Amino acid sequence: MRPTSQREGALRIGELAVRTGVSVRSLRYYEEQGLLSSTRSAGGQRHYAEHDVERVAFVQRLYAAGLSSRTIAELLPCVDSPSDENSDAAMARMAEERERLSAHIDELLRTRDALDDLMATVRAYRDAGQVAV
Amino acid sequence: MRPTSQREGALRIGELAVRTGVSVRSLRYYEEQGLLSSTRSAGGQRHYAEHDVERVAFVQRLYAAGLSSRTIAELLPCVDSPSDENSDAAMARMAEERERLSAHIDELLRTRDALDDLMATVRAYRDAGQVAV
DNA sequence: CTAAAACCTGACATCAATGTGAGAGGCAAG
DNA sequence: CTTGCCTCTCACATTGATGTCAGGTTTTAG
Repeated sequence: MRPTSQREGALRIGELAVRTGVSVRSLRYYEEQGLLSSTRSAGGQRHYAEHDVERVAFVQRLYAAGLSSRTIAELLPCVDSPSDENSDAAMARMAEERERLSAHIDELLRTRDALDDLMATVRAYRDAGQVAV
Repeated sequence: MRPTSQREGALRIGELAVRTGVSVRSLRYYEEQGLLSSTRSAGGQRHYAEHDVERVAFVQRLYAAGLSSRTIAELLPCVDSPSDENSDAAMARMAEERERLSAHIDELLRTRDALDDLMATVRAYRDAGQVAV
């Protein structure tokens, strides 16, 4: 079934939302933030291309990594045209974010270890019976 | 002897804030959320013990790992008294959060890889000269 | 004793992504 | 043309941790 009579591969916002698991509201927000672009129908409705599914997934990934819209917006031009002159600034930014991300990962690993220790302690108490302290 | 002064090792909220790098406002918030307790002076001012420095650090660590106040509040009793009967529920909660945390770490690792790929791509373009695509 | 510094409570502000709802218009099918 | 669904813009609400301010009290230093 092709619900569209549009050009090949053109997606309406609702379809893109379903395909990416991101709300329609958020897709519009991404556009407002310059993270996603669309063409418009004569009537003003947004049309997306197939590859935007991938782009939205990437944006979501960066969001999940704690990057802000602003930061993501700085990196994306680099994804679109890696040879662009903007890439110097974007590279610096990316290196910076990579560092931040690594540090965060390390912190999370330490936290997981702390949780493991805590769970081990609780298990030890429990398995030893509720006797002596 | 100063009969009216604080007990040995008692910290005022400002001191605890400095020692932990957490704002006074946040320390009060932690107390409101049941993550931190204090004794009060006759005049109503909060006093903390040395070990609260450690506790605040732990709470911060969990916050940084994305746990909510509510979740942290469920885990802490377990830290305080590991043999408590609450520990069954807390253990389940902890296991759950550990899983969530692991999944998140994996996601972040994949994101870091994606950033690395992106940076490599940009470098490749750059090092190859600005040849037309 | 006095004044400064720290603290108290309570309330409102902030940020960022997203939810939600109103009112209006686009678009395909019968 | 009409109907029903999808979409449009605008605008306000939400959440959670924290900032900030106001007006008053406590503690400490001099």
